[in-house]
Amino acid sequence: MAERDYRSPVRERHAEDTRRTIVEAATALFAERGYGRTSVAAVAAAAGVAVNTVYTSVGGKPALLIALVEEGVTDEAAVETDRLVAASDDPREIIRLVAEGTGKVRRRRQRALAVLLDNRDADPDVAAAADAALRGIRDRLGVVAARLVEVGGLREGLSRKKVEQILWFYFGIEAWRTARGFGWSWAEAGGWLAEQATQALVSAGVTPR
Amino acid sequence: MAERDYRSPVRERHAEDTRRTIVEAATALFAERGYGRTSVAAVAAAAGVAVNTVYTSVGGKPALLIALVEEGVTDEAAVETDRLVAASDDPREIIRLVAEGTGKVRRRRQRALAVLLDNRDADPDVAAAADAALRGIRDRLGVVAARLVEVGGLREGLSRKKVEQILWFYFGIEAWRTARGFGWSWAEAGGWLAEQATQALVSAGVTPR
Amino acid sequence: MAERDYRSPVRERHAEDTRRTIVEAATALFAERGYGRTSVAAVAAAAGVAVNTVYTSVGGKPALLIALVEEGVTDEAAVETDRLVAASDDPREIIRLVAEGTGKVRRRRQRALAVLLDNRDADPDVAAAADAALRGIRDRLGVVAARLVEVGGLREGLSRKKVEQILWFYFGIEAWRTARGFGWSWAEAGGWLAEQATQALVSAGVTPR
Amino acid sequence: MAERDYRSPVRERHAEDTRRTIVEAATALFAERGYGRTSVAAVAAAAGVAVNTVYTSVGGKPALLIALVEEGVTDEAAVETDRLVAASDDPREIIRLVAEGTGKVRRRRQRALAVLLDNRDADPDVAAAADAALRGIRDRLGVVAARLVEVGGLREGLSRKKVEQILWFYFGIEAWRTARGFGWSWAEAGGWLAEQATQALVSAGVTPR
DNA sequence: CATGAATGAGAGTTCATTCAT
DNA sequence: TATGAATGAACTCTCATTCAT
Repeated sequence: MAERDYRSPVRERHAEDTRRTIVEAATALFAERGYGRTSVAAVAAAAGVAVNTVYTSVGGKPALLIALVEEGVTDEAAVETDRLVAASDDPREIIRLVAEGTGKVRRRRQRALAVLLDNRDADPDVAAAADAALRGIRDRLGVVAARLVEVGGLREGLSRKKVEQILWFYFGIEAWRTARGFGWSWAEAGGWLAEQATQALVSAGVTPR
Repeated sequence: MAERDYRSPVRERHAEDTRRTIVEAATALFAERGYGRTSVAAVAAAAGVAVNTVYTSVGGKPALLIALVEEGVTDEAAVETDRLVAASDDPREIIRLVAEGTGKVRRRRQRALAVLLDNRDADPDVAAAADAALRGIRDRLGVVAARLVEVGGLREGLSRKKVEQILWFYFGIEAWRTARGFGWSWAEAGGWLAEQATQALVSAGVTPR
Repeated sequence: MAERDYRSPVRERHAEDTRRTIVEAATALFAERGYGRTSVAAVAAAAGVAVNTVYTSVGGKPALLIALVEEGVTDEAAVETDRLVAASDDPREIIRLVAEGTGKVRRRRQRALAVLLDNRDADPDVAAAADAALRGIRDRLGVVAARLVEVGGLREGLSRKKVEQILWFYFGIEAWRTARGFGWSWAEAGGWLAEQATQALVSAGVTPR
Repeated sequence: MAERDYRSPVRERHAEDTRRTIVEAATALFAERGYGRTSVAAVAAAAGVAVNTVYTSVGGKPALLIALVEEGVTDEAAVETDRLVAASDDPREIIRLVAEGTGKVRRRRQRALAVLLDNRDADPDVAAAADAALRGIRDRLGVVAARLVEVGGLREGLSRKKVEQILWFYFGIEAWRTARGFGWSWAEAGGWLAEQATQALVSAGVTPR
């Protein structure tokens, strides 16, 4: 498990490195065995540090889970997507951008997010962090939904709220997870999801291909 | 000591009640707090029995989780749906039947299934039970997929396997859970899912209503 | 729910023995090493039981400290003293009775009381128990003080409250502990304390010996 | 390496301040929460220094407790009292002087002493320090006792040792603590204690006021 | 069948303390 | 001198589980 050089790998590094190493080890173990069955001792061993270094440099067990989602909270891809969405007025294009953007983010953060969400009832603090993470994503999709309603060309009877729900259905955590679970590549999954979302949202006659 | 050959039906009935009470209490607690944070003592307390009665009448903690999904394994609604699907040769109709059938089953078993799946990495036995449950559902959808391919009228390039995946995407555990999470009624959710699945699977020109 | 009325007297007896053994072991260790430096493991070892039997049969560490003072809470000697005090109208006699009575009680409970008081700030629960124990003693002395004021013959200017304070000064926990600490026997200590208290409280001319 | 023979007075002054700040913080916390429940981290925080500064400038946890009683070991009031006692040959006067002298010392050191004594079994080093502190006081009272026997006028049958014990009973740590605990002022407490000690020690007929 | 008592294993966490700067 | 980082060692307590009744 702990791949250690015979030199103590950590002592020579900075505290920040230690912290990152620990959080990464925790992420891997949580994903592999689940939060409940991963002991702090196991995390420490995998990171090559003493058990209590986990406490001094990150915090308790819930802190590990929360730390793991807090890094990279400001995601460049997401910001870029927001910008492009705001600039476009073609619903199909917007949906494609969302597929691409959420895909990029998921590609890097899916594992951490999945771990966080799967263990939300392990601890109240974790639940709060998970809710915050979810709300962040939902809020972004809410903005996109508003934009879609604004640019028009949607099917009849779609309120902003329903548009947001449909976006969440196709580009939320579970949708990507399910699609990826089929063995589809990120590109395949993104393409298919965009196609489905387009059919669900966009009026048939508009901007035909 | 004389071995008594008859069984007391009263006692058995009582025992069966005890068992059911315990499993129900466990289901509720697992759903509420999660498997890991639910102690056997809590289950016993909620069921109003001694801790050990949980062991003698159901088994250990994994057994509780497994028991909770094993009751109602032969689901009449599912069997009925299978029969109707086999009898129909209209893809739209078949998809509608699937929506209806899976909806009925989920309506009664969603909570237990969710608990089982959400805690699959809490214990190897649980993982096995969860996989079995999932495979059961997937297999059923696989049969439907085969039937859909058989009756024809699908979009171009859809293999049996891909049809099965799409059915799973729209009628699997997560799809229903997400849709229901929006606050949609069972009927609303089923209707929307069927509509989306139809668009995803069925060739546009075929058997227009 | 199912409250069944059969109990196994044998088991209960055994359990009670276990509990008593544990509390006695705890008392000895707390007196010897102090509360903070006595681990639950040490108590269990001294009592010859598993560590967790301490938890199941008594409770946590604070519970040990509290249990140790709760047994023998109704003290026959104290009750008897109360009766005799109420029956006497000679202040010197009353003080002698108090010396005798508190001495008897201390003889049996001094160690437990000392442990409790010495560790009052180890835990809030302990503090509460200690306060309760102290208040019990103070209240008894308060009743005696009222009786003394009632029968008269005290020095000038002694309010009921001050009488109670003086009684506490001479017959409280610390007075006995200090006197015993000199190596005096219980009888010697009691005699001396009674003499001093008499001089402090009783008017010189009254009921000369 | 050259050993430098001079010391930087500025640095020393600063270091001494740091040390004093830490010891004062420790005294306050020990008095408030008790030794066992006060962590070195808490002391450091209260003193506004890093945890390790406690170690480098005072020492470990027991060292804190001992340091707290070592400052002010040579007490001017005590020395003065010793001088006056040696100069007087009236037992009543001597007792009054002792009351006054011990009162003065307690007024400044009661808290530190109480902390030390209350935590004597927290650590062997602490026990040693406490014993040393106690013995210092006892020894002083022993000298007074010898002087009282010397000047005469005591009750019959009082050995030097018993006189010392009685002085300790009335002017020891616990006596003052108990009296002060009644809410009495230092003057009230001292007056009452002196009166009691006089009655306990001095022959009735001698030097009537 | 159901139970109360007792247990073994292990978890998270805190603490006093040292190392290197 | 003062410090942040890191550690080893306990400790309390919870949990799932078995034994004897």
